[in-house]
Amino acid sequence: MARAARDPEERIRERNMRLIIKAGIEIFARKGFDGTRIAEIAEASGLPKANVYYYFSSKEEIYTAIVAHLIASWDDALKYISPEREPAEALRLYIKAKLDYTRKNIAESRLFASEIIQGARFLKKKDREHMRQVTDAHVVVVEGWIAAGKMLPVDPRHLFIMLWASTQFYADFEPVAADGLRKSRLKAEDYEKAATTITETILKGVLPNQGRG
Amino acid sequence: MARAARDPEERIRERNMRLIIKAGIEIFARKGFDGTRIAEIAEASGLPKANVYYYFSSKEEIYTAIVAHLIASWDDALKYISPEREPAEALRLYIKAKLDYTRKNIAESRLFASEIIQGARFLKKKDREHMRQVTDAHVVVVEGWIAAGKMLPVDPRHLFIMLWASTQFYADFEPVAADGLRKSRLKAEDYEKAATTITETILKGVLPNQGRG
DNA sequence: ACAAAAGCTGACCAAAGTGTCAACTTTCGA
DNA sequence: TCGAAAGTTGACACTTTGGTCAGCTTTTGT
Repeated sequence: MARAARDPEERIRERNMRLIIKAGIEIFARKGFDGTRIAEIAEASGLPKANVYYYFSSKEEIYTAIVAHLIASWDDALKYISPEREPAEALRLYIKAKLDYTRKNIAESRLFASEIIQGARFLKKKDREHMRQVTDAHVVVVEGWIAAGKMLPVDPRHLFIMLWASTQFYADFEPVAADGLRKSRLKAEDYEKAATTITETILKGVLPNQGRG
Repeated sequence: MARAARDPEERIRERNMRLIIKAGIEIFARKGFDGTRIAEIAEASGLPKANVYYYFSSKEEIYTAIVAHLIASWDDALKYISPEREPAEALRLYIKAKLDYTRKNIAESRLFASEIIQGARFLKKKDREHMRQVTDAHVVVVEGWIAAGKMLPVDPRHLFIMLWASTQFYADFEPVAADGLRKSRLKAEDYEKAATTITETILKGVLPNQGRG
């Protein structure tokens, strides 16, 4: 029984690979590369183990596919640091976007964190260079703002680390963040309060005219 | 040949347990609980595997011993937030102490990060409650400063998350931090520059009279 | 000096892990 | 409709892993 099947998203291959990747993200995020067993991914994706091996020839292949896909998906979220904008606006949007992305992609965030903590063994040179270049571009913009007197002379690279670290923390270390906020779990409102606290503190910290309270 | 052996630090048991713990910290930090193999710990500590089992009856026992020891070792490093101090001084010292501790105990930091990302499965209720109480005490101090007009009305809990996240990042995610700073590895001077950037930015962000540049 | 306590370890096991394969079923283009 | 291509899978082979154990050596108190 031939069926309509030209939409690439619904071809069997696409669907199953998506199932495997999705399950893989969750489990790699929690267990790390070495701690993850293929049988667990198979179970979580509802496929027999041998079927997983039909699509991916090894554990490493699943993992690197996920990591590569992850890096690519970040560029969208983080294009708010551009010279045309005013620093206040740009930073506000950046922090908001980063926290939003992080909250909606917790497993991906943790998988990346896990990969880094484990020594970035599978993060390809290409990916690292890409990340470095994106950072460099942002640094140039901030340096421009500083030269134009729109920002205090803060080290842009350390500033970006502060932003990255502060936003990432809520997802990667949720149990600690929740304990610190005396909540059992973090909700959207906690992320919003985080956004305003980070934004206000950083803006007062880097803008020449420290604004309202 | 009986030998003098009353110094507890040098009894065989103490020495070997220390070797095992030390090796365990490094390897658990890199591989996580599930990813770590006892044989690897044995090799790294220079002991046969069976000898490791002579001192610890299971992998979990090694791991929980390390985690518990870790939590305890933090209290020293972080006692700078006290009401007698001025906020500027207290925060400056806190950031410095945290970065120092983190730099000198990278593996421990990563082990803790790894444990949290993996769901805090072995972090005992007691330990979490202890951490919460330390945070609460700090929060009270900050609230006091705010009430006294010595600090702007910032949410203390989110502020502490910013501080914790920013300082922790340099050790836990060193490869990313180094890439961001365009260094191949982080050195003491990078940690110092981090301390000044974080301190200056945060202080301008939370003090009523924003001080010098 | 000597026996008891402490420490040591090669060899071993059962369970769990990764990856393979041959035979089967389903899908699909013409 | 039908043969080739794609997809499926139970069973299997091989390796690694956590953990045990019996018998050995070293340390230690007296």
